[in-house]
Amino acid sequence: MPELPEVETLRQHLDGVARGFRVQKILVNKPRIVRPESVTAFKRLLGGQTIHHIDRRGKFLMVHLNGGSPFKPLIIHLGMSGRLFFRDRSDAFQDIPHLAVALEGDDRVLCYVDVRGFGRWTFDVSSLERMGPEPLDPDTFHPEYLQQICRDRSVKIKDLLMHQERVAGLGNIYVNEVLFLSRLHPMRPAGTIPKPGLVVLCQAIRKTLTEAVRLGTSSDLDFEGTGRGDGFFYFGRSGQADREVKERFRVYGREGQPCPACDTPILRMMISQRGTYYCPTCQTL
DNA sequence: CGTCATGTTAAGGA
DNA sequence: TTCCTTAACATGAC
Repeated sequence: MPELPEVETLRQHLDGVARGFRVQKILVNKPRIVRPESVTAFKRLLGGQTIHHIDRRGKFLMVHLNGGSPFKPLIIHLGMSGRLFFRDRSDAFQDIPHLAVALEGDDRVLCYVDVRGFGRWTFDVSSLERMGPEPLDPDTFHPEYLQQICRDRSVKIKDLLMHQERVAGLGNIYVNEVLFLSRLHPMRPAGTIPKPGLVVLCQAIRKTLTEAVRLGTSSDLDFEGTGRGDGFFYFGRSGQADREVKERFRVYGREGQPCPACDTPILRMMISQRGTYYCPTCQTL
């Protein structure tokens, strides 16, 4: 589910309902999620703490705590399939399929469901420390920064933009959208893009992410992935909700459909084992 | 049976 | 050392 817009939408939602939530009891059904910490060590760090507020960095949620021994925030990454939502404590939350972690409070339970188990709950900040700038922060993310990270690099521009140490928060869906708006071929070596192209790229990144956050925060969302909401958090392959979501994308998931700009059929190729969608007329090498 | 899926990262080569 | 590429992780849908 999660690229920067989805995580930011979830953050805004959770921040409004999670403040003051005190962790009374912790259930860890999938120990892999709290790696490399042991389950007992993880519980010792989190037990009894109260959620103060929730921040975001790239695709990571940072759950700031107080009242406990470590003042380090709990860092949550949703991986490919993580979902986070509250349930009433009287509900049978323990029967939820693929429930990986549950934090029981006084009357609510914060449930973390993760089918594939790529997500992570940790107090280790090492992956945050190397993270690139926030693309929506104009002070640190601007055409000159893009110029700096692209210079002398032969890596494909798509791979560079998805690398979290270069830009925080872009993933495989929005990077396709960004490159389409920028008229850049996904395989274009980063170092061959002239300055005007990087100015356009910077604008495209800001526009794509800002638009997606605005859509997310103004919609009735399905945080649990039950299909009852408008499906913004539920990118499956079929179903009404998924089609509604995919209609918002200009090229992602649109192989064979006409380019919104020139009607040429959208192509799909694999780059670094990820599906890549582009218009061969608008995005040339 | 095979392919694909919103992500990260360890390992290896140049 | 830096840069770049690839495979692996785990589960479900089609």
